[in-house]
Amino acid sequence: MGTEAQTDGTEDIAAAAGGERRYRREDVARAAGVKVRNLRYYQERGLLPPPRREGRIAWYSDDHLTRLRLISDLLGRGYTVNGIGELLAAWEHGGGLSQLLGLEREMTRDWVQEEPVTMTRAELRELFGPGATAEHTRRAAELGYVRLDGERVTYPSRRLLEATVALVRQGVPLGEILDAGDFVQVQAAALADRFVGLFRQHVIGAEGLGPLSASQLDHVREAVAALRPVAGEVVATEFARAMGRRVEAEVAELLRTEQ
DNA sequence: TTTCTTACA
DNA sequence: TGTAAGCA
Repeated sequence: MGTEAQTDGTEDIAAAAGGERRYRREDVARAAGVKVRNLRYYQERGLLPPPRREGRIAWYSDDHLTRLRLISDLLGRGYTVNGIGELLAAWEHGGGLSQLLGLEREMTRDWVQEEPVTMTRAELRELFGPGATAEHTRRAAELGYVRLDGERVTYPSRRLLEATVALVRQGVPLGEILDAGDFVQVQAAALADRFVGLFRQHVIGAEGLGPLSASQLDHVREAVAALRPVAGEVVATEFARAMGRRVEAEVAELLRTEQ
């Protein structure tokens, strides 16, 4: 009972002095809505950096708290502990602000610094064969996959061009490839919305959207930069997994019907 | 005694 | 993920 009258463990004095808030093991866990036991588990799995030690007590910071919240949120969304570990590693990798900005430039750059390929419409027809029509070209331009300039056609991305040609040679109709591209663009926009929503909720959320101080603004800017590689990693990972599952199912189906 | 870890179920 | 027992 006497223990009840003691401190709640957070160091408000330190916080008021501009220092970082410190939490005891039990306090971070409660604040983040996870069990103390799992706190340790996340640490073991490398999801959570170790706390600062002071004798036998472990001190956790606000960074630990935010990360814990992220972990438990992601877990709630069905991500595995391993998956989250990879995401966090990716996040960490984008760590320093300069590196983040580097990554940001990388991701913002159209088609990731690829050499454009220019050809005439005639060459284009030859490349894609009889399946390619002017309508296809028009749609591709609409989707931003090519730029049209009179008789000349420019692909900003050689890789994308080669991938498309390969698909066409495999027998996939050009029109459907363009449909897929369209679909991907729409889905990508939805994904981006989703991530920005997450971000707004968890990074900006608590403080609301009042006027931000310079340091808060820095925090937000940094978090936005950090979001990019993480979001990219999530999407890439999930896409790879989904493709793996689909292909596996497809192969299984083929094997089954051939028996 | 409390706080945390180890180890096992 | 719970928990009993050991440790500092």
